[in-house]
Amino acid sequence: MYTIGQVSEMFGIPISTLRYYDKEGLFPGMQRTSGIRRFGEKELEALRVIECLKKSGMEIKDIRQFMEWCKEGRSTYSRRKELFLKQKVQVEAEIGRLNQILDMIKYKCWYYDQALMDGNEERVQAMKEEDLPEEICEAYRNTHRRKEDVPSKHVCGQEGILQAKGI
Amino acid sequence: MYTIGQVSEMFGIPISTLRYYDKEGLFPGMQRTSGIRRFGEKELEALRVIECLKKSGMEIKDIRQFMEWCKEGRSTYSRRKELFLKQKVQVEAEIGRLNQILDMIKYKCWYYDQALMDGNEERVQAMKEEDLPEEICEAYRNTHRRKEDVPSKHVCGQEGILQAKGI
DNA sequence: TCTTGACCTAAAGTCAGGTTTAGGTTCTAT
DNA sequence: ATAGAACCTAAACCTGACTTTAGGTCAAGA
Repeated sequence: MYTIGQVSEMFGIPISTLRYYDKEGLFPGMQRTSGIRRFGEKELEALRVIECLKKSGMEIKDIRQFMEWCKEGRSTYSRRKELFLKQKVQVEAEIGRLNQILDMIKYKCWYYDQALMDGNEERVQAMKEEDLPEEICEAYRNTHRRKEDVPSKHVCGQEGILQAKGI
Repeated sequence: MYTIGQVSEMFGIPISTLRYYDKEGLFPGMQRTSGIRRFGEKELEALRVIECLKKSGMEIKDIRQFMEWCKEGRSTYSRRKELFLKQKVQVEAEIGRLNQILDMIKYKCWYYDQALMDGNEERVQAMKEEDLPEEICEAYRNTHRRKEDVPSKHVCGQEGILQAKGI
């Protein structure tokens, strides 16, 4: 059994946050001795799960729901599993989005490399999409096409598609 | 040139948010005709960058700084590139963290699969770390070890390391 | 001309997720 | 037994990122 201060140390979470979680019902049934919270293995695992679900994008009130299911016992196993499956999809989608973000960042890094080499943005701005290096072109396409756009027609005949000056 | 309503449609961003971004200085030098905002290619690209930097974890005030650098011209190319390089590191780290989250989720899915099969958590709770299936064991280790823990000693002699009941 | 829809501003409101404050209690070592 | 560290609560406060509200302007079609 640990005190709130020990748990705060172990997890690197402020004491105030642990008390806040408790107040929000994230440790249902936590024991106390003369008013002082006692964190056992159950609460430590709950905390790991809280951190996991929080980072997976879940809100506190939904985490509380989960903790309540845990208290209810066997009858909620499948609901709990469904919840984790749902979060799995969410996190995988988020990773996908972050990889797109990475594409934009790679394009921008390349863009400023070019601008630094040239001393200005003129050449790189005037480049057509098909003249971009393979990898950069792919990253560019991934981040500069609206959903409704058709693969190439819309940009084909243009003189320079990187028209936005100075960004 | 587009109106705020058209841009809102194109990007799926509420009008109020676009006005808020403008008020926060995220479109420095945007044109207006008799008070009405005119979004050009520059602003559209700015908006793509805003979405990118926001999702990469950057705050509005830092995005404004970037936009100001853009206005300053050539002298800030290297600062702008450094910024994207920094965000690249951040996003890669975030993807790493999400993959750990995914490990925890995989472990929990497996855990509830077992509980559902057995009708209770007893067997799965009593399992030692080394008895977990390869893949699950790896996921478990990734999410249940504090930084200061030594690889195995601390858990070796224990009777059941999955002691937390009902989570 | 008049109405209607799309635009404008400033200021207040909202929300999640904490953090801080003020005042009090409990544990531990001397 | 007493000081100081670590704990407790309730309630107010904070932050970032919007959103809503209230009141007004502008442009195009009937």
